Amino acid sequence: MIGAGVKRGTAELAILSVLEEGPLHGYEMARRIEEQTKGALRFTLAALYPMLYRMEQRGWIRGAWETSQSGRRKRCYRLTPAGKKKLSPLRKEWAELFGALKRLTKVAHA
Amino acid sequence: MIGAGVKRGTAELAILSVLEEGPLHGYEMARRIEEQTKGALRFTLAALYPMLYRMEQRGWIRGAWETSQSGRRKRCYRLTPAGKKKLSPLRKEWAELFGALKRLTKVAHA
DNA sequence: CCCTTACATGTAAGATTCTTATATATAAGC
DNA sequence: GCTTATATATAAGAATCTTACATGTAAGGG
Repeated sequence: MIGAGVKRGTAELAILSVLEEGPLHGYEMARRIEEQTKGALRFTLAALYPMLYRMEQRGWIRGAWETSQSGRRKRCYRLTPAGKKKLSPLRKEWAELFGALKRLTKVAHA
Repeated sequence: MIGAGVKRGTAELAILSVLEEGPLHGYEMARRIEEQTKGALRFTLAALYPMLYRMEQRGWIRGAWETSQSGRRKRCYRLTPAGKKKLSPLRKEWAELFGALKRLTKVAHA
């Protein structure tokens, strides 16, 4: 798994990205991120929940309590228009970082 | 320029990478990193100096005071064997992060 | 000679984001 | 009844960034 120092700052992009495909609750987000990156990128729930709270404060996502027929409560998040608008420049910034590090060091592009 | 949240954690890799080419002092490292990434990656010296200190504590780099003929003192850092050994897995970790984010989102590979 | 810019290093206060540990509670399967 | 999976949350602490402050030398122009 990718270490803490390296993956620092990726949670925001990861969350916005999985939410782009549709509304999700925190626990499921963590599962999808791990699954879609084949286990390379993994967030503990203790890191994820405060992050979701902060992103909601910033207006990028909006959470709503839902109770499934089984009786379990979930906080279902969806992208806000501001969140959608944020995703594109954020992706661009990450792409620029990749390019910069490639020029600086010899990081392979997978 | 790439924002603080995104570039977080890159200083370590950047420093080890520029030092791989030869010994350097802090001020010059900052200049080279900015130059080699065409201004995309930029570190303030206030971020760089404490980082150099921490990396020296960890045994990855070793600094030595030098006084140039002009009379200016510089702290010249060079990679230690441990620092050289650290570089390879660190690069691999960053490459894995790139791969993971590419799968997760639609970050272009520059 | 003075002033500004470039060189060169550092410290301090504060924000953000991660870690591990702890806590609670329901549902499903054995 | 017990364990595992689902689901959310908080707390203490570490690491890395930010801006602002602080110091001093060297070189070049006016």
